[in-house]
Amino acid sequence: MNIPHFSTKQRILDSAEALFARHGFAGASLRQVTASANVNLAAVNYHFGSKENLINEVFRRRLDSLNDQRLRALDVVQAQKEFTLEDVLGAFVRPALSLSQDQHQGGAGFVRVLARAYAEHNEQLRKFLHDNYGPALKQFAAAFAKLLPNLDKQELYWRLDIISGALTYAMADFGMIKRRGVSEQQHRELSAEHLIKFAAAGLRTS
Amino acid sequence: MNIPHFSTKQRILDSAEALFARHGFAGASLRQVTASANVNLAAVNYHFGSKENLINEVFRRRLDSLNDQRLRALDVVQAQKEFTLEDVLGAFVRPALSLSQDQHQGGAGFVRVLARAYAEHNEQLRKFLHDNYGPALKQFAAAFAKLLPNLDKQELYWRLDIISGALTYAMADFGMIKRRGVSEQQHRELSAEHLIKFAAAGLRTS
DNA sequence: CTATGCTTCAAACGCTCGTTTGAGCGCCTG
DNA sequence: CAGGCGCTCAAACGAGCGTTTGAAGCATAG
Repeated sequence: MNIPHFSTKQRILDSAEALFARHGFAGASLRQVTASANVNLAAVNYHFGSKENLINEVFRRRLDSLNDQRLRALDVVQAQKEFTLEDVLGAFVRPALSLSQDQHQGGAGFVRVLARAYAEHNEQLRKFLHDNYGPALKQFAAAFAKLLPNLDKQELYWRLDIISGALTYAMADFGMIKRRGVSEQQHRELSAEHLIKFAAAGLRTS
Repeated sequence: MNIPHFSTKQRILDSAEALFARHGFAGASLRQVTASANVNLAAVNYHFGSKENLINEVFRRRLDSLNDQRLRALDVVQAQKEFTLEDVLGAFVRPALSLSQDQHQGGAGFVRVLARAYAEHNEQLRKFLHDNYGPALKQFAAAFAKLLPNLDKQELYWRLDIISGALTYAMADFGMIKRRGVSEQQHRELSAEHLIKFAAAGLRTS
């Protein structure tokens, strides 16, 4: 299963991501991680210094590119002479969902790690996420504000907050309702569609 | 801080709830719990048998009454000769949010534990939650279906799923956006208002 | 007063955790 | 070929984990 030509560092990151998603940061041990990655236990502390640093690197690897993609998508939208709420929402939602269905590069597990990060109250981790995720959110808030000039700014933040939460949960597929006859891929595509429609309606409500 | 006239069992449950909320189920140790509750370490295994059983009891204590309140509120709504989407949503949302602002009985911490339960992938815990939480959700789904006869059932489940995620998220106040000049209480009240409005708009979208 | 049964206690059990160590490996450079 | 360097390895460290134990406390019932 593990292709040996990938570097030790990368194999550790991949295994850590998958195990953090399944068992949480406290619940997944370095022994599990290194066993799954087929590397020596000491390799984690050699390459990352500590478990906490490993956790941060798991986030940095994905969040950097997610933020880039989101902001690039937002730029494309804003370059049009006219654009809708759905366009901006799409720029926010689709990169995240495409990451989540990127089986080849293993991004699928990361969205679950992300959802877990929301639940974990670890202040240090929350600061890390705020630093990486907050600035992008601010740009989106500005774009939404332009499209909804009559919406109070506090109110807008409220609604964006709710959307972020809904998106995170939908991405991680934490729903308790069983779905039949729908593939994982179709599931993701429908997710984007429904989330955008739902969020747009909620944002437009006066 | 700890009032000694409460029973050992109750003090353990209270402390466990608070610490599980802050540090997670794996992250909070029984030594932390018993120290915070001012009871002997062995008391947990004496009264609850195991840590896992303690976790289950933390949930049962709150979920039973939450389900009762939700279903009673739904009955009240359905007893009216006419009722709206907002009424049904209110029956679902308000008991949860009122639990979350019930400072006196300590329910405030439980909503964070609940959000954590979504994030934890523990199958045994998820089964427990499904058994306690699922049946109530089904009754609500039926009520929604009656109000939205043209909405495909699969589509309805999709949207309810999104709402549950958003609600959980909002309740636990996991948002990264700082709010100024708003008290915790006002925060909660606005939460219900916004969630209901938002969800109703999303559900009505065709 | 003694005996019974529930509760609490300090101490220890075996185990797993994150981290550290120092020897040893392979590979490039001089 | 010798030396240095990046990396991997098995082994051990102390600490903390959940759980178990058996004695001690302490009410109530006989």
